[in-house]
Amino acid sequence: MQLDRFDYQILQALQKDARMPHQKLSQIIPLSSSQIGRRIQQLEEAGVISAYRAELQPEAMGLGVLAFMNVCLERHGEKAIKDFIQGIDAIPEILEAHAVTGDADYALRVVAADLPSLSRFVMHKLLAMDCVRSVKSSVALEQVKRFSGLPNPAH
Amino acid sequence: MQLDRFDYQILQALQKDARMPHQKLSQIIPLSSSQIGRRIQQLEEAGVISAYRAELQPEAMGLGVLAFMNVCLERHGEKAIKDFIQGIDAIPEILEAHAVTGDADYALRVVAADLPSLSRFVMHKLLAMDCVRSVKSSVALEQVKRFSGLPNPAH
DNA sequence: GGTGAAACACGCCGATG
DNA sequence: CATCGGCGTGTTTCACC
Repeated sequence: MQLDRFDYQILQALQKDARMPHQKLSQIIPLSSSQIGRRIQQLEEAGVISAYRAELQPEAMGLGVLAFMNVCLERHGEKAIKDFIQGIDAIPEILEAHAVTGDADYALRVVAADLPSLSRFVMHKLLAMDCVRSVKSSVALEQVKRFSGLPNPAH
Repeated sequence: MQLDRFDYQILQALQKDARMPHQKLSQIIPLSSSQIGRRIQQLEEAGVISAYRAELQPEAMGLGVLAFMNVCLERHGEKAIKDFIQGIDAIPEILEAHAVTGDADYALRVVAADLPSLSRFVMHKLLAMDCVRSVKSSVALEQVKRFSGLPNPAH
């Protein structure tokens, strides 16, 4: 699907506020509200917009600690990798996981209630998986830039 | 604000689908739709729900590369830190940034159209800041677990 | 917790280039 | 023929009772 600059404007706006009505969008973007609605529907069908989500403040949910973890596996066979992925899928504290280049095999984004919880998490959940060789953690001290949407690459 | 298990259920549902109507929520959660609406409003006012956002697929927007970067600063004075934060705020490819414990000073989440773009980004934008000493990048090869909401800590 | 009015989304249709 | 803007209907939200 080829996106034009109106599509990008719509996407930028919906990334900031998914509840913005089509009529308000049509005041910012030189398109009728019908057209806005039609575009959004196409963007949804094409998978450009994959979901609408409520963004929560972790602190308000009692999740005071955010950490990034670099994991190395013990072995790199099909089986070990499948086990690892199944393992992390089942752990809700792991928000996302990526296979990465560099020293580690996987990069994890993890939340926990506090540092003791995080420690327990590493010891009893991560290192308890026998496919995991090592874990190196970085705890977030302060978020200095907050996610507010993907950039428009046409710059 | 103290959250009960109904609040958590509402939050879990809205993290997965922010467009779910109150009436449909009331079929899952044993609360009337009026009550659901009232709870949501309180959660918004308390800042537990901080935004409703459209989630986009980076690939569909022409952003094929995701990378994690560990940045060390040259100096650690007030001025250098302020300059750095202002710098990263102005760079849209940097999705978020955290001050972290460990070897690096800051952890960055970065997107780019492709590897050449990412390389240009590091050379001409990150290392061009004179407060930056070093940058160590990990490129995401494959996302093995996708973010789908914060966990319920009451487990 | 239920009910009403207002706002909203979305499909239909004629008009236009 | 594809695309656009306006209208009407069903749905959702929100304030009041």
